[in-house]
Amino acid sequence: MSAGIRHDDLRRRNRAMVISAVRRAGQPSRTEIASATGLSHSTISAISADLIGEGILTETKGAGQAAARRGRPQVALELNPAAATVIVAVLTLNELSAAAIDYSGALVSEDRRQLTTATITRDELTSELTAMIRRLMSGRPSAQPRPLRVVLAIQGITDAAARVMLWSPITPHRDVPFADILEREFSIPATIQNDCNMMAIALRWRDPSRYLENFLAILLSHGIGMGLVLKGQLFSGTQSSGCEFGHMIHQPNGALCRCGRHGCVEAYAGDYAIWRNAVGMNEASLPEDGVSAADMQAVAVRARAGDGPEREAYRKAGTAIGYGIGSLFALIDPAPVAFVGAGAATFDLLEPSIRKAIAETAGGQHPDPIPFDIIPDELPLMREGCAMQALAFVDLEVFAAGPAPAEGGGKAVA
Amino acid sequence: MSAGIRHDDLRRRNRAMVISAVRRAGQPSRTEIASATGLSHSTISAISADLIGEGILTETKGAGQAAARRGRPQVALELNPAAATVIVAVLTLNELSAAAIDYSGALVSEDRRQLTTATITRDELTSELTAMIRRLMSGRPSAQPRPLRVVLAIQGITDAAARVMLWSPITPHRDVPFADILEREFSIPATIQNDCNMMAIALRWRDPSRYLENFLAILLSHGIGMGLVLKGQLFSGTQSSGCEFGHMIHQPNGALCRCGRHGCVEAYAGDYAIWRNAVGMNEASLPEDGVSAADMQAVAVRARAGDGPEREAYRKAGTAIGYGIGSLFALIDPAPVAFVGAGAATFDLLEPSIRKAIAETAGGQHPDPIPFDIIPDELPLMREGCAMQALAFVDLEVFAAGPAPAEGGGKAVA
DNA sequence: AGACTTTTTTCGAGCCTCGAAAAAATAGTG
DNA sequence: CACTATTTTTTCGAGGCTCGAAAAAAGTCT
Repeated sequence: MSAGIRHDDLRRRNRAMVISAVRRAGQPSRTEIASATGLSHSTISAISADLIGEGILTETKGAGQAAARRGRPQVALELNPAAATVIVAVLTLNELSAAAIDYSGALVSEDRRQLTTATITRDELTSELTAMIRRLMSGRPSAQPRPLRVVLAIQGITDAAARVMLWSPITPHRDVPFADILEREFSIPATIQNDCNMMAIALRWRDPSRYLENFLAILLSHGIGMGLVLKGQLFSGTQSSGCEFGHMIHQPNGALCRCGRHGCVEAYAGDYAIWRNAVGMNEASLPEDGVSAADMQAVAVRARAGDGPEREAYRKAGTAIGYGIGSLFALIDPAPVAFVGAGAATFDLLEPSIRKAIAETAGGQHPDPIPFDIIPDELPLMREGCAMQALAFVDLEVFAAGPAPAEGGGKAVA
Repeated sequence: MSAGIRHDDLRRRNRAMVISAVRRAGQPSRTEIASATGLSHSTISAISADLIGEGILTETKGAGQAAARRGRPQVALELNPAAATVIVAVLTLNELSAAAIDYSGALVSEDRRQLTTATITRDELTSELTAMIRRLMSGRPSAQPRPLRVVLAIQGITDAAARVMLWSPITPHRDVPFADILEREFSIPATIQNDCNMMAIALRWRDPSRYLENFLAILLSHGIGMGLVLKGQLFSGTQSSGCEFGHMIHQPNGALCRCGRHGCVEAYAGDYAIWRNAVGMNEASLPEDGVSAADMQAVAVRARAGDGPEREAYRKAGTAIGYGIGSLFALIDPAPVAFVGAGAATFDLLEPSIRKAIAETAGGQHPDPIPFDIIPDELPLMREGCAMQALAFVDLEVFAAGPAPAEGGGKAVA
């Protein structure tokens, strides 16, 4: 299947191991890196000397913790924030935001802006995006190096190569080659990612103790999205960004979904579906103008007040989500779930029926209850995920390869 | 995540590459191996000389095809059949079968036997299995080397480590540690695998042009099973053998399934479910004694004869399968499907409703129709899959590591 | 028979990792 | 305060591996 290992790959891979060990551990000593990677001390010493010489790592001068142990004290290494910059952007319903992130993952600057995503033209959309990124890049302090990667997260489906937005619920435009557009504009490698996938990546960085090998991030909002990590790997479709959890079939020939089909999970659990059931609207038709956040809050208030169609609407939503999760768990085995987004704020109304439905499925046959987390604010999570995705690219594809052999300029090899 | 690459891993990995290139290509020349692996000619020359010296590869003397091209003729290499033997066994409803396979994948000898799996005791089951394997091993020609691996396929769920049968529909016994039992008995590494997973592996070897990167193998029989290959990798659950496709929820609170839950795909598409609907039995109860093959054939005959409850039963089964596949395709994108097993013989009755249901799901939104294949005879497929699984272990874990450095005995290093 | 072509092997160079030993840096100790 | 014990980091030579170039091998073509 894959290719053999050339001799020159060896150093590249081991450099990547060291960089990623430092990114994960924060401020490890060489000894810690050696035991984390399984490589010998001499190898770590050689590689880290190279990386320091290239300006990718630095020795921490702060001497953060006085270990006060006997013997020569460990010298902590850390990522050099000035080694690179990456640009991240997130496009969600009616809002575009972008940020510059340094190599250590810290925010350098950011910008956000309202737009009417449903009606904006294709050209306006791309020019708003490129203009915002251009402002970030031109406004950066001179000390900050030129960005090495752009990652854009969108609500919707991308192709498997992460270059084209195939479809999105927030705009009528299809097949927009954002990666090509950004690369042409800024001459930096760019990818476009599904928003829920970026949430999943961010969760793993935020709390590896819970979100490590296998977990789900479910976005409850206008639509229902999912990011899935299996065996430590972000799971994506074979031809697209995949994981259209919201469009698994909950009820054959059931309620009309925004996607035009019937009985999808989203047709019961999306904002519009909950509202539709709460006001007693026919399940065969869609609310004309979408549903505002205020409308949804009003529905939630009435649902919490007591029994009635509003509470029943949330119950139906939870049942759809729960059966969907249960069917998924029949395939992949149970895993922790993070519920993210505005809809997660009403999780108290959903949880009983979600748990009840899961218990009725194959995935509910395991002894321990599935751990749930609630994260109502999705934007920071998406941005963090994009940043980690972009930085991982720089780590693996740019810095692991070693310094360019040719003429000087940027970082010299000391 | 993973460990760094030690220097000694390098040769091991590249040996593995060469072995697997030969296994895939059959009789490649060194030049072909070089281009398939991306390694240099000199490296291939050195590695293949080692492998020939160890008796793992041989130069093909037969000179099969007189290429009649100009220049020095290529020398074909092939796997040495006498390099190793593996044992495979398949346990299905009321039948146990086993075979010895040589290193090239050819059958050496086989055995099969009827048992009443529903009522056999745990001890009888394991002693039948070990006795059959013992007969295969003792009866082998003296030229044939001692087996290096045992792989057992069962209908049911195994743990993720492939060591324990957690649950099976064909026997009441649970948590049977078959791998430990076999390893203790024969002192050979053993694993236990889900039957449908082995079918999927076999399909990739049989027809890589269709079944390469992403595909499904669905077993239609008493129950409904699935093997899934994604991105060239066999997909398994995180804690178990996973992929309990038959127990995805088709109809919330629907028909009673053999598993005790309601509305599973299997509760509409398993043999017993089709029979139950065909004879107008209540969906809330189960046929007491299972359903015989003769009964099922009678149902199929009546269904083919014309409209009526029998045809409707198959229609319902197809709808359940189709929606299940469609929901799965919402997650992973469409892929070719092979329908295997006795139930596939009635595929003509199922296909229209399967296609109709898929078309109503997110997975049906792709332009090209999903390719289907029909393979009614599942046993040879399972056996082939086990053999490839066992041989892959020998390739990667035994032969790629190189000759044991210590005292002689088996293969000398020429 | 000799030229030509293609495959395979040989050989030295260049890297890389490893283990052992040395060097460095600091806490205990009398 | 000097000295020892301890731990981390670097240095250095050895051993392996792959690679490219050149040579050798084994045929076909003219």
